[in-house]
Amino acid sequence: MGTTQLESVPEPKYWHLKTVLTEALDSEFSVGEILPNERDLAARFGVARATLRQALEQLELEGRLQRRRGVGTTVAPPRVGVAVGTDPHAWPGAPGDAWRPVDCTVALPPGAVADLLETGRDERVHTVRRSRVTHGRPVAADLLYVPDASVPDLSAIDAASGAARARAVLRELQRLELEGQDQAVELGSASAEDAKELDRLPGAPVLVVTTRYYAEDRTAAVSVATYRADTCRLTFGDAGDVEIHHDPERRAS
Amino acid sequence: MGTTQLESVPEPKYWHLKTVLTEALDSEFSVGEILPNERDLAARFGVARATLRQALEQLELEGRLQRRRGVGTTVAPPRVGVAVGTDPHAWPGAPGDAWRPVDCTVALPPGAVADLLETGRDERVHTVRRSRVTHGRPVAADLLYVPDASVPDLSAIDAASGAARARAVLRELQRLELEGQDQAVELGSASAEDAKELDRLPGAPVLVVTTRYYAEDRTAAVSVATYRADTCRLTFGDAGDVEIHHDPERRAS
DNA sequence: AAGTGGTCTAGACCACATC
DNA sequence: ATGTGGTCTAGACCACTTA
Repeated sequence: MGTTQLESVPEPKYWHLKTVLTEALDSEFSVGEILPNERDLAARFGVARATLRQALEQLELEGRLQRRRGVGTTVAPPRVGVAVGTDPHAWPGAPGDAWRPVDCTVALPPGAVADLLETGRDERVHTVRRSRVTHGRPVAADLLYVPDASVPDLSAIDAASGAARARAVLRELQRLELEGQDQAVELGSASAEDAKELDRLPGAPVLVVTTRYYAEDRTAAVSVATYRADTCRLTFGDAGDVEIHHDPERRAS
Repeated sequence: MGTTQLESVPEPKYWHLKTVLTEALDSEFSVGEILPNERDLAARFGVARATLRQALEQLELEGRLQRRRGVGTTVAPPRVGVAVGTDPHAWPGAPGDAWRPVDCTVALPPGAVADLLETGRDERVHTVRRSRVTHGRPVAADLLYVPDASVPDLSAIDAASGAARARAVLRELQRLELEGQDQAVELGSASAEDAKELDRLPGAPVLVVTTRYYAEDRTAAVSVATYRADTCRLTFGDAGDVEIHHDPERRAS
């Protein structure tokens, strides 16, 4: 027979498709270039559109593609390095931090946050919404939870509203002496609210960074920041802006 | 008319399904319990199986469910906190680290790694495979890339093979004075090789932690560790084992 | 209005684990 | 042999952007 190799472990079509597309992206496309639409691509590869989409979804997850409804699929730029754990001795809102306060409300935090703060599950806390922009693009949305016990002077806060109120909470928080912080990173999916802020669809993959701020021997504040997983590489330490390239010239010897 | 509210922004079915299932998981199911199979669930909710699966996929991504082919879908335990950035002054393989050396080969590293090491793209390096296990479950697979320039005594390495050779490379590496390290976290998908190690299917979402080790004023080694994104919460700082709970008792007042 | 990606359906078959 | 989740198909319609 003419078959040279029996496919003992048949690779799924979408997996093979992904490999082929990855190689094509490395060699034949440049950043920002638009791909043919899904129907054409599927036809070209001789697969159903759903199968093609399975491959595209993975490539988008890996940050190689960007898809926008009504527009098309483009080759994504390399992920941007976003510094996350730079200074363990600075409060949020300290001079030079990357966040822009948006507004502030008093609301019931998620149960998991209430547990970290050791407030009761029915205790409302100051909730500061912040937004982070890099290279002109929104990369993260953040909610900072601050219990009453962590803001010495309430009157300065209640006098303001909107972004001014958010800044007031941060200012009051900075009066405490920060004793330390720790962080955790996990995978999540964007809530409808975060999605809007990040210019993505709800459910889009995000990296959730939870930071606990310690002061006065307790957890004085908790921040939950959601970063776009498709476009961000979170950096810890001092290598913030090192670029990681996809092999533009893979020529194995 | 009897309609109380015009659905001005019709929520996708799978999104609503996910919400319903999340609430059910919080209130009616306990960890390890098996759900009805996908065909039954789809019928019960009156949707196509593909739509039901879209909801299940998201819940698995969020670490709420675990699905195994041939077995079924079970309620996942809370993610385990895995310490990642504990000691910035310790080499890999130092006493007490969480990794088990598996084997070691000499191979051409990925182009991105070669760039970090500042070796040529056609230069082969020692490649140590390691594996990390927590609570009896594999949580991460790792490749440590070490150029010849970072191992003073090659003869001690070439004499061994397998895990012994891996340990020899780590031992030689520890003779250098570590000047610092930095890390980056990003989302990826498991290669076929990693998938096997992690007991997942290829393409499964993983958190990729890239660590650069500095010594002698250069990058002396690079580690690329892939953690199961569904089961792991990466912790930085000293809050390793704090548990995060899903609200088991959400009773809003 | 036309073209894009996003959602959804109702099937089919396959790979795998278990009995 | 049976039952599970994983892959795949060939359609349909919807939401959104752009012209």
